[in-house]
Amino acid sequence: MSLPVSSSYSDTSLHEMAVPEVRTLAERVFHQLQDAIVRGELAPGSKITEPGLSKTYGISRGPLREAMRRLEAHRLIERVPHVGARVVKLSMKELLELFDLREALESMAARLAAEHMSPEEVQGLRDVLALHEGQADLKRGEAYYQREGDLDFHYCIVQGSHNKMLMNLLCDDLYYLVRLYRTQFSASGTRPQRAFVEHHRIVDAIEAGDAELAELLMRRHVSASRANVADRYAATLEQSASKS
Amino acid sequence: MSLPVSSSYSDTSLHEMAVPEVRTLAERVFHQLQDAIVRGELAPGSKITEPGLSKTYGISRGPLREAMRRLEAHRLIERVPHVGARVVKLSMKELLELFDLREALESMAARLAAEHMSPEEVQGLRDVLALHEGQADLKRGEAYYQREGDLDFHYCIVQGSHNKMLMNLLCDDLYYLVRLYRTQFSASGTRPQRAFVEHHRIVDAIEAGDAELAELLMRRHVSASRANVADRYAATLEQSASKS
DNA sequence: TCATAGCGAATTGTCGACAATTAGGAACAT
DNA sequence: ATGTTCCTAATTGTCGACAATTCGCTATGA
Repeated sequence: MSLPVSSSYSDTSLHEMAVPEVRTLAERVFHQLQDAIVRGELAPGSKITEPGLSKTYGISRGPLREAMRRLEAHRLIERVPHVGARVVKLSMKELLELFDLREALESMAARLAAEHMSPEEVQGLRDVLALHEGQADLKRGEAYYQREGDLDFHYCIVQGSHNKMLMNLLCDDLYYLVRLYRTQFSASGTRPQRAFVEHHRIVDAIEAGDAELAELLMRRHVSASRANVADRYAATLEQSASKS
Repeated sequence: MSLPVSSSYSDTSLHEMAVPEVRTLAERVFHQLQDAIVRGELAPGSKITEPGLSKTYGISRGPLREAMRRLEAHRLIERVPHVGARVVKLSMKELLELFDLREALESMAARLAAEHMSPEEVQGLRDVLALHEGQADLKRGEAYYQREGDLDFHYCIVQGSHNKMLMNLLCDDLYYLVRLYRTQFSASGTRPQRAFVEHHRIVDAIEAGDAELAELLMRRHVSASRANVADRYAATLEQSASKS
């Protein structure tokens, strides 16, 4: 049962923007594996072997190992010398730590965005917001789209910070980890609606060039998102406890 | 002229703590290259070729390429497919961006450290401070040691945050980049003395469990360090301008 | 029955060789 | 003299084979 080797980059979301031109096998497999992990096709914690992947992707182990090294550096897989590799599996503690990082970095991004974004970029941001609200109206309750849309929004703001280092850190490293767990503990209840409101407030602050306010609102926004995840996790624990 | 292959990890600073057990060639070469780059033996911007390194380190290109992939992921080298790799060379803009990242992340680390550090850890922090003050007394003016000591201090605080994600980010990724440029624009004038005072104030806040103050002081501390670098750079520009 | 030692299959680590691509220079035409 | 084209050498990308290590199973013994 070999996975299709042909490039299948037709993600349902639009934030697979500018698929980096893939000029080498190792690079292509890297992106394929990254996608497979983020989509959950390779379950967190599952072991992956080199001969196995080598066969499924139809390449030799050389480029594959390089792709895996890159995945390891991006913390999507974990390796133990002479033993093997498995897809990373974040504990709830680590997932919440990840949100803390986002809070620090994205609030900074919002501040910088308020200082540096051009009117055209702000307009683009509003377009993204409108687009995802439309989607949310159509598919109310489908948290999946909401989360992808949420990430699109955050993605745009980070880009708007015009800080290359920050963009690398958040977009290339952390966001893939976030996407890994977006389905498991995604927003629910009244959270999506609130998130939309918060998004608009943030854009307002950015458009007004109010860096301090943008920073504060983004910090709250991420913090609230974190709290939502924590709550849902606590609810899960409670449920499993009452069952036993 | 081949570099010594035997493990030469006798850094003058003590923050090469717990040299990770190297069980594979690729891993060893990765650390060797990382050290060579950070120490400046491989100059920023210089091109590095696979056959060249393969010869100097006495290994085949397989493990070498994996080591280079890891260096690329850690942003210590930059690669262009089918062309080659060169040691990263940060522009001043990027270096200042790096300081902005540190400001956001390390102020967060200080806050968490104030909340989570044990009395023993705080004592260890004070020991590090005392040690480097003694060194600074002996070698007054030698900014090199001061900077390494400064990083030791920051390293300890990040560890004290007990946030694994944050530790990975700062210690495994960003600090190597910081060390790359520690000599070029290191602190000077009255800055080292001020830095010492700031360090003590930060530890005081951490010991008192005053998270808010620790965060604020660390933010100022990194910000002042950034300003110092910017000033020195501006001075450099001015000097070269007056010459011509 | 349980613990242990050892064996074997599978996986990872390393290597050298070959193919593909690029950079630079030489030759030629204008 | 200048620009273009082609060719060669060097470097990077890929592959298959071999060596080293690990893990699970089996047989043996108490």
